[in-house]
Amino acid sequence: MKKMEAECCDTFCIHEELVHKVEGHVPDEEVLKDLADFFKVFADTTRIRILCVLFQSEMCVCDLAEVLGMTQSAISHQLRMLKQMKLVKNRREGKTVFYSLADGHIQTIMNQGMEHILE
Amino acid sequence: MKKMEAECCDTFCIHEELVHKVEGHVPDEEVLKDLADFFKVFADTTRIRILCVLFQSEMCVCDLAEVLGMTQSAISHQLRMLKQMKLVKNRREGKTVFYSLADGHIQTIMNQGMEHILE
DNA sequence: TACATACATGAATAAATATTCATATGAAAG
DNA sequence: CTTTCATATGAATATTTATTCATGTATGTA
Repeated sequence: MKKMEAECCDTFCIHEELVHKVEGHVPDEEVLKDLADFFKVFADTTRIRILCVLFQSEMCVCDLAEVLGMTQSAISHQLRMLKQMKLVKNRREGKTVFYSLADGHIQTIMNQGMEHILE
Repeated sequence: MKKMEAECCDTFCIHEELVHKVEGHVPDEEVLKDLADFFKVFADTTRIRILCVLFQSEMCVCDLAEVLGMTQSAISHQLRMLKQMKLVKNRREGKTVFYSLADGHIQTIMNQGMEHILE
């Protein structure tokens, strides 16, 4: 069932005991996908900027577009993704839709990213 | 100097006080780029798998290729990126190059991602 | 009801990224 | 010094993803 390709080193240089040691310690494909998708959210400056703004205040789509100097459509597409990933929620007030953060430890994760890039 | 496009809502729906409130709270472009690049590392299942393996043990390129069922080249390219981002380091032992984690709080960040995706 | 407004969305385009393939490098062995 | 092996890397290709453009939907208002 597992893909067994690795015909890279024909006369194997494999360190058996190391390889054995790590087997079963890699999460299964579905979890890996979910993890990667989660971190993808933070892998784009537009989404990071949206989150930074929402740290300060809830805000409607048009305000975000104004603040970030981007089109309403671009912002809306990204907000959809952020919502699917459960990082933001929204409430409607008449014609306006206000977005806000859905999860407390978003800021924690961003802060740790900050720590790392500042050595 | 700032891009001022946002002609999205012609008769502005802008909430002045909210927009004013968040101004100056978005990190500047360079920091945003670095942050996004940092999280990009975790945004790919191959790199996550490499990191998961290295949590368990240092390992050479060929071992990693074997364990993950991928070509040596693909692994090597990803290791280069991981090294550029200072997430792994390596040491040479004869013909073999062993890779290992370079930073303690990598696991912390991964764990928080895990927490999130498990609701 | 008809219209305007704020937002959402599908499809097309543009840009970024992962993997492959061919080849290069660097260390050890003969 | 030549060969072999483990790894590195440039360029091409394949795939993913962000933004734009055109249009659709929902809500409030004349």
